[in-house]
Amino acid sequence: MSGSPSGRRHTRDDVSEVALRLLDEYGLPDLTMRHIAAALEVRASALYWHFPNKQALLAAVSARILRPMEDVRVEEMSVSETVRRLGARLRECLLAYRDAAELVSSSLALGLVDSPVRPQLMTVTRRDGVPDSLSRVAAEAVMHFVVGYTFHEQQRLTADSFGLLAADASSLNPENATARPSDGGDFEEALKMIADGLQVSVRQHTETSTG
Amino acid sequence: MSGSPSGRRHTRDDVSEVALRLLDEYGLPDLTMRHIAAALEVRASALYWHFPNKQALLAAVSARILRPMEDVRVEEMSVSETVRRLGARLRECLLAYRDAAELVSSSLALGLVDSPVRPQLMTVTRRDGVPDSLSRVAAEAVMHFVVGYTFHEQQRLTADSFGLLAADASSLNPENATARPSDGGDFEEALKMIADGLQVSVRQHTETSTG
DNA sequence: ACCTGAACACCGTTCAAGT
DNA sequence: ACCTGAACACCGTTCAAGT
Repeated sequence: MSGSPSGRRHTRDDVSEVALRLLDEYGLPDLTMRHIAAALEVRASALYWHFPNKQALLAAVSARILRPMEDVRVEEMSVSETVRRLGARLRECLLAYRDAAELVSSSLALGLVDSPVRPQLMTVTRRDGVPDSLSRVAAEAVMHFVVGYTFHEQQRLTADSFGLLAADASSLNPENATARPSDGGDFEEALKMIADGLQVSVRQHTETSTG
Repeated sequence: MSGSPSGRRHTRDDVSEVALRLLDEYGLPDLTMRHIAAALEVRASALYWHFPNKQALLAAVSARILRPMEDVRVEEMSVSETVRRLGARLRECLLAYRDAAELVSSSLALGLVDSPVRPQLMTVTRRDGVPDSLSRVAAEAVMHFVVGYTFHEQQRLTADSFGLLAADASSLNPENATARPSDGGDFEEALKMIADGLQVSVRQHTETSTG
């Protein structure tokens, strides 16, 4: 089936690409070194030539998931719009692959991947004269909120797909139909709150420096 | 040493209490069913009489970690103060035990523990006539930000305690001393942003309803 | 009601040795 | 440079059986 004879060698990029495919297909609990190796037609121990340990491999997968963040063109945006667009794009990146939010959450916490929000937000805030300290804080708030929110959301999605609450939850309490739309409206409302909060901080900062 | 003869039986509460002690002492990776059982002088299989699986046991430990949230008395606070106090208290709860933020993060995402922010925030927002939809969104923003931020923070703390970057990081780049104070000032600034954002949303809401 | 014993089907990681 | 083979020291979970 595959184009190359069985004796092929692999690169770090091959490994993380195949790992991402497996993540999406079988989920994080089944993303084991042995399974990744098997998909590459190799033994698990071979992976340790490319990566020092599993966490490093998973960090490479996380970086792959976050790659589309770089395509967001923020040059013409206001600060508030940038916050909302980067947050929305981050959520899209995480929803694009099964269990991606959980994986990225841990890579970020371990400090093995860079902030997917900070650099682009900073170009805009610097352009507008917003102090770096404020934009760094806002970038953290956006990142942690989006990753946590989407982690929870993604968990509910796969729980629903296993039919774990389809029947009784909606019959016992009809409110649930409206109580858990989770169509992204709440998400965008929260992003707007953080963006508005940043604006307030900026105003307060310029007031104290001027007056 | 212990007061009772060796034939003692256990309850769910005993189990989660001992598990929390082990978490704090040895960390999440070593919090295995076998280690918990050993600390209770019992076999791992015995734990499955008390809990259906490990995630359920960990959820009980998470609930224990979050218990001090109930002691926050919000009755006399403004909405903004409530957001900041609940956020700060949540961070304290998570920093009180090793790896607690990581553990609680996953229990929350799996939906196995209730929001540690929502109920108390809602009593205050309802008192002030803030619509439930806004306060629910704010509660989510606060919760996800605090858990994510503290997860990252706690990971750095234990990394530092293992001396993983003490030497070269500060010598190569002296800015790092100021770049990572992480003394909580950034944290409180971010909480204030979310609180301010909520205030803005409330004002916008009442304007549209009135005018 | 609460636990043991033993097994099942796995893990991540190391390392000498191969090509 | 890249991988195999084999081992080490573990996992979570199930279930018949004990008391």
